[in-house]
Amino acid sequence: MATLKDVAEKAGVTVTTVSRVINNRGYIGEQTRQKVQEAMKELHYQPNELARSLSMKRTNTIGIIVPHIVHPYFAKLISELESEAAAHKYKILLCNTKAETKKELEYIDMCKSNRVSGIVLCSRNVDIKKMKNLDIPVITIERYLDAGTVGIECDNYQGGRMATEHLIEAGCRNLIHLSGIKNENMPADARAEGFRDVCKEHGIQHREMLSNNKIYSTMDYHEYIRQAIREVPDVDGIFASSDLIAAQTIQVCNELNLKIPDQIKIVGFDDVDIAKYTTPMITTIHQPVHEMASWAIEFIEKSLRKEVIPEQLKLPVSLVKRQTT
Amino acid sequence: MATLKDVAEKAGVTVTTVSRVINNRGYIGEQTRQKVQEAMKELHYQPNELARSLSMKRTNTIGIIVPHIVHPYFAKLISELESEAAAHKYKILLCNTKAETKKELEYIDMCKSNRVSGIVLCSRNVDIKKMKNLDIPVITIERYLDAGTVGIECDNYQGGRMATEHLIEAGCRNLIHLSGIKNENMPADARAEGFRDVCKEHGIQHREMLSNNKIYSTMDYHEYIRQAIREVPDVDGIFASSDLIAAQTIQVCNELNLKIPDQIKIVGFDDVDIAKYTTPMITTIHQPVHEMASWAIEFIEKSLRKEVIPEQLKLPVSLVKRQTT
DNA sequence: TATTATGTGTCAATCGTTTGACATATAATT
DNA sequence: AATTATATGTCAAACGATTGACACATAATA
Repeated sequence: MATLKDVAEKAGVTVTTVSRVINNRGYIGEQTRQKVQEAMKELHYQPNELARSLSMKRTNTIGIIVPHIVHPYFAKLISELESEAAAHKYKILLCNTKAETKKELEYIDMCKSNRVSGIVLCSRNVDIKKMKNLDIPVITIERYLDAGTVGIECDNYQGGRMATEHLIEAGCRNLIHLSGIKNENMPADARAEGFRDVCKEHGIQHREMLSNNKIYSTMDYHEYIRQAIREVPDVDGIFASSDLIAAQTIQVCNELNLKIPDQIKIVGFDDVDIAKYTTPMITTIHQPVHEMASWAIEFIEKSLRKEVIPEQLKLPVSLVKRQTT
Repeated sequence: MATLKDVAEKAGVTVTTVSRVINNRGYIGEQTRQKVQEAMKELHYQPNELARSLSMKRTNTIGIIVPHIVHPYFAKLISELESEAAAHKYKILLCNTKAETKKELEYIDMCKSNRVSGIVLCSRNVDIKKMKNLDIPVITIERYLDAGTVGIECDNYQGGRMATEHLIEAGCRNLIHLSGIKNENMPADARAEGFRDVCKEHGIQHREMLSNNKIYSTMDYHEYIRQAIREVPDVDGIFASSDLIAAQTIQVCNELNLKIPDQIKIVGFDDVDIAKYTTPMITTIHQPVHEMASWAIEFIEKSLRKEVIPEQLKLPVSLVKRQTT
C-alpha cells in the first residue's frame, strides 16, 4: 500500500510537504498542492491511521461495552451511539461482554491497549477506573457510577411512578411489577421503588417479582411470568421493567386467555421497537436513548478537552400510550 | 502511560528483552522473566496496540458494515460476528451506513485507513473491491458479490419454496408474498422466485407485492401490508420476506379481525428473536446466521493466510413451525 | 583441545506518520 | 539598503512497538 513517502517521491517533494497538504497546515503553494493531490489520487493513497494515531498520541476511537447486542435496548443504544460518534468523526470499537466479568475486564484492557479516546460502559459497575488505573474517560449508561466516571441514566423512579399511576388511573386495583434482573443493584431498580411508592400512596394491592434470570444470559421470561400470574391470579395490571418482558407478558396472557387491555393491562419500559411490533402494541415508558447517547459522546469530548463534566446526568422519561392499556 | 522502555528500565534490561517475554519468543531466563513481569505489573503496563500493529504490519481488527443496527436481523448478525471474531482474537470496528452509498464508501475508506484485516460487508453491492483498489479481503453476507469478494448467503430460493409449500400443505389457496425491498437486486429476491415456482407447480392463486420502502430507511410496513390485503381480500396465506414484516402483518390482520392461523396463515423469514416475542409466535424460515458469521470470519483468516477460498457459499435453511400456521 | 550447540541478552533499523526547527526566496516596509 | 513579513520547503527526531543481526557465555560433542 502506498505511503506518504511514495506520494512525496511521485510528486517530487518531501514527506513533510505532503503531510502539510493532507492536514493543511502551514503555507502550501497552489501548484505544489495540485501535484501532491494528483500523486495521491494516482497511487490510491490512504493515510495509515495507525501511524497517524501513534504519532499524534490520540485515536478517534470510542469503545462501547455492552452485555448483549441482540437485546433491543442495547441494539438501539449502540445504534444511537454509532450515529453520534460518526457525526463527531469517531469510530466504534464494539465489545460484547455477555455479562461475563472476565470478558468485561479483558475488553477494558483491549480498549486501553488500543488507546481509545473514551469508553461507554453499559455493562456492569465494578470499580473499573480505580481497578484498572484507567486514565481514559469512562461514561456509564444506566449503571451505577464509580469514582471518576460519569453516569448517565434516565429517571427510573419517575418512570416507575408514571407507569403505575397510569395503570391505576386506567382502573387497575391489583398490580404486579415484573423486574428483570435480580441482585444486580442497578439504577433500573428505582423503577420498582416508584411502583411501590405509588401503590402505597393509593392503597393499591401490589406485588413485586424478581426474575431468576442471570443478567441477560437468556431473554426468555415466559416461565417467570407464568409463575407470577399464578401467584396473583386476580392481577389486573402489570408493570414490566422492559418492553421485552412486556412482549412476553402479552404472550402469556394470551395463553391464559386474559384479554388485553380489558381484563389486564400492561405497561412496559424502554420504548424500543419491539413495543411497536407486538399485538397489541405496548404502552411503555420512553427512555430518551438518543439524548443519552448524544450526551455520552459529548462528555467524552469535553473530558478530552479537560473540561469539567458532571458526575451524573438524569434524563426525563415519558409515557407512550399504545394498546396494552 | 507506561511504555516498553519504562518497563525495561525498571527491570534493568533492554526493550528487546521485555518484548521477548511479552511475545515469548527466543530464550529468556526464568529470573529475567520474573523481573520483567513484576515491572509490568507495577507500572500497569499495557502494550500499545497501535505501535504493535504498525510494526507488525497487521491489525486484529475486522470491519463490519451494515445498513442498520436496530433491525433484528443485523443485530443478530453483528452479535454472531462479534462472538466469532472475539474467539479468534479479533476486535470489531462497527460501521452503520444507514443504506447511504456515501457513508458506505466513507466507511470503506475508514476501514482501509485503519488497516483492518478484513471487511464483512452486509450493506450493498457496488463493485467495492475494484472501485476502491482494495487489497483487503471482503466477505459479503446476503448481498451479491463483486469480483474478488466472497459471498455468503442462505438458500433463499429453497427458503421461499419451503415457506410456500408449508402454507399450501396447511390448506392455503390464495397466497401473497410480501417482499421487503424494491429494486435492490439482492439474493433475497430468490425467495420470491421460490414462492412463485411452488405456487405455479401447485396451481395456486398468488400475488407478489413489492414494498415502496427505501432500503431500511424505515421499518414501518403497516400501510404496505394493509394495501396488499386490500388488493387481495380473500387471501388466506402470507409469506413475508422477513420476520419484521410478518410481525407487522400479524398486527394488520388483527386490525382487520382476521384470525391467525384460522382464517389466515403467515410465514416469516430470518428466524430472529422477534419471531418468538409476537403473539402468536411466527412460523418462519431459519437462516443459519451463526454459521454464516462463523464462515465469514474463517474466510477472512484463510484469505490472510493466502489460502484459496470459495467465491460463494450457500447455506441451507429450515422451517421453524410456530403459531402463525 | 577445538568445535558446536544452547542459552541470554544488546543494538539499531523499521513500521508510516507528525511536527518543531531551520533554510531560502521573494515581496513589502522602513 | 537594511529589515521584516510572507511563502515554500527540507531535515530529522519523535511516537512505541518488533525483530534480524550480533555478542558472549556455558555446556556438550568430537
